[in-house]
Amino acid sequence: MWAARAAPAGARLRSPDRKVNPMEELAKAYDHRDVEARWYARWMEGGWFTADPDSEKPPFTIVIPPPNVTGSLHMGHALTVTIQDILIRWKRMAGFNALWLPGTDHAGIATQMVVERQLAKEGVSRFDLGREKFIEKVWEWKAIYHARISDQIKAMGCSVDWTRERFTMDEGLSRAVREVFVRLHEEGLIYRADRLVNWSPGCMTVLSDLEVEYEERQGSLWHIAYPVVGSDERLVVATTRPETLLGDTAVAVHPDDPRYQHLIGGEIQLPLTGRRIPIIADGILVDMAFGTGVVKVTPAHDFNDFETGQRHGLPAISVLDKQARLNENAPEAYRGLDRFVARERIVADLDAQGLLVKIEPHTLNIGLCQRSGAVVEPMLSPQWYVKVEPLAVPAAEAVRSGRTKIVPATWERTYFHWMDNIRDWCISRQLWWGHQIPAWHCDACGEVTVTREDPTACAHCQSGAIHQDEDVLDTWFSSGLWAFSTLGWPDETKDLKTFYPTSVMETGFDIIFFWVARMMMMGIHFMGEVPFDTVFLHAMVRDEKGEKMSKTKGNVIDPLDVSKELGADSLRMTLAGLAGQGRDIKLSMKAVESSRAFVNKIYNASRFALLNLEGFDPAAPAPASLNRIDAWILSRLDRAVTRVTECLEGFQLNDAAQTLHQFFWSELCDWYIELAKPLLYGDDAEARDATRWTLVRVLDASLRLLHPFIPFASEEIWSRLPLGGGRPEALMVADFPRPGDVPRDEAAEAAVDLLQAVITGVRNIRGELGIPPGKPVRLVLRCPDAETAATLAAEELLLTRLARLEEVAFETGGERPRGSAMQLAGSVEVCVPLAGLIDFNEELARLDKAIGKAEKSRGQFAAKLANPRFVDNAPADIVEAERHKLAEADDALARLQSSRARIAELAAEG
RNA sequence: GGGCGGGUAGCUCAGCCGGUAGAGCAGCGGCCUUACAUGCCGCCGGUCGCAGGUUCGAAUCCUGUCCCGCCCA
Repeated sequence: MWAARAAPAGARLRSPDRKVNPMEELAKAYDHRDVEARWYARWMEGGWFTADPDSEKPPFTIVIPPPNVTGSLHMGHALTVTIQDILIRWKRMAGFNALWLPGTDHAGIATQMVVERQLAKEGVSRFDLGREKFIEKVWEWKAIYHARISDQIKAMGCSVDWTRERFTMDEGLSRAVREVFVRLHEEGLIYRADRLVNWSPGCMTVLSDLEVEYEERQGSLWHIAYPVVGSDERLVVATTRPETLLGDTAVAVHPDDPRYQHLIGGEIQLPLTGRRIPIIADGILVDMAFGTGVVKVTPAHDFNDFETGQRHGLPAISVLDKQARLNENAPEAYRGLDRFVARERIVADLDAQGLLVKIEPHTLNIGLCQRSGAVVEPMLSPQWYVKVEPLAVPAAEAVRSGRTKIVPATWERTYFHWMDNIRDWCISRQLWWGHQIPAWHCDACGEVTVTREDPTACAHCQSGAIHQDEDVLDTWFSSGLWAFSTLGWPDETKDLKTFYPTSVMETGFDIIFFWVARMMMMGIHFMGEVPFDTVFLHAMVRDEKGEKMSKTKGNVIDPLDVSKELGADSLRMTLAGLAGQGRDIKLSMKAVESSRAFVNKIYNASRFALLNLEGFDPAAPAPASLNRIDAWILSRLDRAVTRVTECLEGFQLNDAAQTLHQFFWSELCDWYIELAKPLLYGDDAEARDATRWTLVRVLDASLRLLHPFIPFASEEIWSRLPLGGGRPEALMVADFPRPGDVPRDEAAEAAVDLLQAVITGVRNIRGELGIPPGKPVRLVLRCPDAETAATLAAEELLLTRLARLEEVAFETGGERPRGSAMQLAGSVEVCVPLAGLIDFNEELARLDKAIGKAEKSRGQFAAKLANPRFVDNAPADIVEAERHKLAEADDALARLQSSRARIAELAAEG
C-alpha cells in the first residue's frame, strides 16, 4: 500500500504532524489568500523546484515557452503554465527528475515598439537617443516586465526551476546564437541576397513571410489606358495599385491572347513619366480572363512582377522610400508624398488626361504587419537569409518517423504542409533591440567577414576598414535554439546531457511555424537529435462569447486578477478542465467560480474529517478487515487513480480534471462521507476506527492526485492531515498514487451500487410525491433472493440514516405491502407504504410516468429482437445482451403495472 | 483555390476504433439534515446542422451539402 511508500528513507519531519485537535478553529470556507504565497515560499525554501543533473531518476523536461518581455502575462500564458505545471508536478511526484526551465524572450520588434511608443509619449524618438541609449531604455523596460512576469508565474504556483532561468539575450544564449549563425554561414546555409522583401513601413524593418498577416479588404480596380507608341491604340491595364505605375518597366499580355498579338514586342508610353516601356508576352503572370488581360509589370513593388522581371530581364525601378513615400525615381510632382496620398493624386492626374477608363470595386487580400498593422510594402533590399530546405527535410522526417509526436495528431498535417513547402527565411531585421548580426562589411573590398570572435580586419583583403552589419536577427532565430541553448549549448554541459532531448514542448498551435518548426530544425541540425519527444499544442483562450481577448475590446481577463480574487487553484482547475483538444477555449468567470466551489468542497470534506478524528492514531495499523463501504471507496479510488493516470499519459487534462471532480465530489463527498457518518458517530469503536483510517487514506490519496491541478489548496489541506511520522516533507514531493495501491473490490462496488439505488429510490419517491425530507418513512424491500436481502440487511443502519427511515423490512416473497409507492432498484422493489402520507393519485401519476419510460425502452429492445436480420447477423453476445435487457424490461414493466393496478384500486376506494 | 477544426439539452462541452445519448452550469420543486447554502435531495430538458449511403443497427463510418471559425496560397 502506498502508505508505506509515503515514507522515503531519509525524509525528515519538517512539517510537524499536527496533533489532531477538534477544538482547533477551522474556517467554514477555504480562503486562498493566506495560503498561496506562504506555500510558494515554502516550496522554494525546500529547493524542490531545482532539478538535479546527477539524479538517478529518469529525466522529465519541459522548457517554458518564453513569454515576451513586452508586457504581462495573459490568459493564454496562464493556460500554458497551468498545463505545464500539471505535467511537471505529476511527473515529479511520480518519481521523475523533473526540470521545468523558465525564461523570457527579448521579442525584438514587439519590445522595441512598446518602448518606442512609450518614448513617443515623451516626444522622443529612438533616433534622438541613439542606438546605445535606446537599448539602455529597453533593458530598463525589460527589467520591469521580467519581474512582473516572474511574479505572475509564481502567483500561478508554477514549480519552475528558478536557478536555471534564462533570457534570450543572456550572454550564454547570445553565444549560442553567434555560434549557430557562424556555423550555418560556414555551411552555406546563411547567405545575403538582394530581393524583394516584406517591408513594414510601420516598424521600419523587413519582416519574414510569417510576420505578414493577410486581411480581405475592399479596394478598387483602376482601369488605366496606356498609349501604344506609334499607334492610336491604347492598352488598358487593370491595377489595384495605380501609384506603382511610376515604377512600371513593362506591360504584359498573354502570348496566346488574339487581342494583343500584334502589339507584342512593341512599346507603350508610360503615363506621367515620359518613359517608354516594352510590351511583353508572359503566360505565367497574365490571366487572359481577368480584367482586360493586360498587366502592368512593376518588378520593384510586387512579388509576381519581380519574378516576371527576372524572367524577362526587366529593370526594377523602386519608387518608394522606407517610409513608403514616393522617392527620387518618381516625377518631381509626387516626390515625398505618402503612397496613399500619391495614389489619389495619380488617379486624379490620369483622369485629367483622359487615361482613367473606369474604377471597379474589388476585394483584395492585403498584407499587414503583424506588429504595427501597417500595410506591408514589397521592397527591394539586401537581407540575410537561411536556406531552410536542408533543415526542414530532416525536421519533417522526424515527425513522420514518430521520433517526435505531435498531440493532437491533426496538427501533423499542418506541420508537414509547411515543412514541405518551405521558403527561405529572411532573418535580418532593421531593429536595434536584438542580437546584432555577427557579420562585418569591408569598406575596401566589399566582402563580408563572419566569425565567432569580433574581427579586426577583413578576412578577404585584410583591410582594417570594416564595420559590423547594423541589423539584428529575427527574434525567432534565437528562440529557435531555446530547447538547447538554455541547457548550456554550445558547451557540452551536464544539463544538456541529462535533459536533452526534452520531454514535452507545450505551447499554443499558433506558433507551430514560428517556433516549434524552427526548434525542430535547429535542434536536429545542431544537436543531432530531436528537441522534444512530444509536441503538445493547446487551444486559444477566448472570452465567454468566443471572441479573442484584446485590450481594445476590453474583454481581457487578467489571470492575476482572477487568481487574486478566486485563487490560483480555481483558475488552474478551470483551465485544466477546458484544456480539451479543440481550437478555442471559452473562459468565463462563472466557470472559475464553480472551480472555486470545488476547491472549497475539498477543503470542507477534509475539515469534516479533521473534526471527526478525535483520538485518531495515524500510526495505528491498517484495520484487520474493511467494511463494505470502505472497500467500496478504496476500489473507486483505484479506478480514479487509474483513469487520471491514463488521462495524463494521453495529455487529456480535461478528462483527468473531470475524473477528479467526479470522484471527489460525487463519490467521496456525496456518498462515502454520508455513508461514513453513521459509522463515525456510532458506538462501534472498531468500525469507527476503520472508517477513520479509510477516510484519512482516501483523502491523502485524493490530495496527491489533485496536487498537480490545485497545488496550493491541496498542499495546505494535506499539511493538516494526520499522516503519522513518516510523512514526506511536503505534498509536492510526496508520491503520486499508482494504480493498484489500493485493492479493487468488485463485490463491494456491486453491493454499494445496489445500496445507492435503493436510497435513491426512496429519495425519488419522496421528491416526486412531496413527502417532506424530514418525515421518516417505512420501507419494505422486496428482494429477488435471500442473498440480496442479506446484502441490504447488512447495511440497515446506513439505509435507515440516508433514506431517513423509521423502519425497514427485507423480504424475499410474499405480498407487496398494501398501498405503497414502488420504485425499482435493479430487481429490488423499493416499497414505501403511503398510508396517511399522500393521495394515491399522486403515486398513480408517478407510476404512469415510470411505466411510460419502461414501455419505451422495452419497445426498443423488442423491436430489435423482432428483426430477424438482427438476430441472424449481430454477434451472439450482443443478441444475448439484448434478450437479457428485454427480459429485465419485461420484468420491470410487469412489476410497475401490477403496482399501478393495486394503487388504482385503492385510489378508486378513495 | 488548398488544408484543418467546429456545428450534440437554454449555455459550455464530453461521447465519435458502431450496440437503449452524458456531465457541469442554467431552469423547476423541496430542504438552514451537527463539513460545506461556494451546500444537500429530487425533477424537467436533445429529430446529435441537413440530405443520401454502408450496416441487422449510425451522434459515431462513407459521400454530398449548408453554416461558423482558423491556417496556407
